[in-house]
Amino acid sequence: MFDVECVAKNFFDCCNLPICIFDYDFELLHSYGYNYSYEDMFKNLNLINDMKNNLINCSSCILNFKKNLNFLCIKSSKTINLNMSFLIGPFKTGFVDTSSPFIPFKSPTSMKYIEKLLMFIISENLNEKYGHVKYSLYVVKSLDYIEKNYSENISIDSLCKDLGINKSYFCSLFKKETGFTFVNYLNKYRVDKSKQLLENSNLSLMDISLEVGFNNQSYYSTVFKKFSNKSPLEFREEVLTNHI
DNA sequence: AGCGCAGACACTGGCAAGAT
DNA sequence: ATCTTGCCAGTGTCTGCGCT
Repeated sequence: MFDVECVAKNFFDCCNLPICIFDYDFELLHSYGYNYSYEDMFKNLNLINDMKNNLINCSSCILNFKKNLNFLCIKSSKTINLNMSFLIGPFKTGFVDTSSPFIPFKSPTSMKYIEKLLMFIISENLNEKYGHVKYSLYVVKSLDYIEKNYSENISIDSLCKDLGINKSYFCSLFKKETGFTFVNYLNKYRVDKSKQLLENSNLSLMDISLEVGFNNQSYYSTVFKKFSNKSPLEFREEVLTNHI
């Protein structure tokens, strides 16, 4: 067991915001900086709507407490007209990523509340980032995943595992909403990134292809030509010519 | 309507060889 | 040394159906 009050005080000292810690059954374990309980308030769905209306002031992150023992931290400066943050946990997580926390809660009810809250925050934040088009949560999360990991090996299998949905369903959903297949979108993203490197660096095509996530330069050239109607080298030469 | 699954097939991506 | 092209095994996508 660990000292909940000690955790609350440490976080309070760090961010100077009042803190509520809830357990996995959504019971208030401790409040620091408050004189009364937020237990009932947090269970009220209106809180989600409050967060929705003040989303721009809301952020979330995973705070590591001990090895594999984490809290979900939701900070807001306007929610219910107070500066405050929530700590929900503890829970175990395999990797530090707010978009895919693995939360082995015992209570299905608390699980749903947290998922709903998390999904809403992530979805709304990312939809804002990707324009006014309203993509589904899965597509939004995959777009964010591409943006963060385009330079790494990305497989649909592992992405779908993280998202918790069927691979076939994800592919059709992605195509329906974006007009691109997942791999096409990813490749186009990588090609666009590589154009910046072709323009602004002297890196070889091999280095650039590895830099943007292609595993080999030959396939990079093929994909580049598909989207640009010219080889990477032709693109670079054209840019250099235009700059003279 | 939203989601999951199986199977067919189109496409990707690694590799090797050739071209510059 | 660097880049392009062709081949083909493995992977991704699509379709159709069923379940909730």
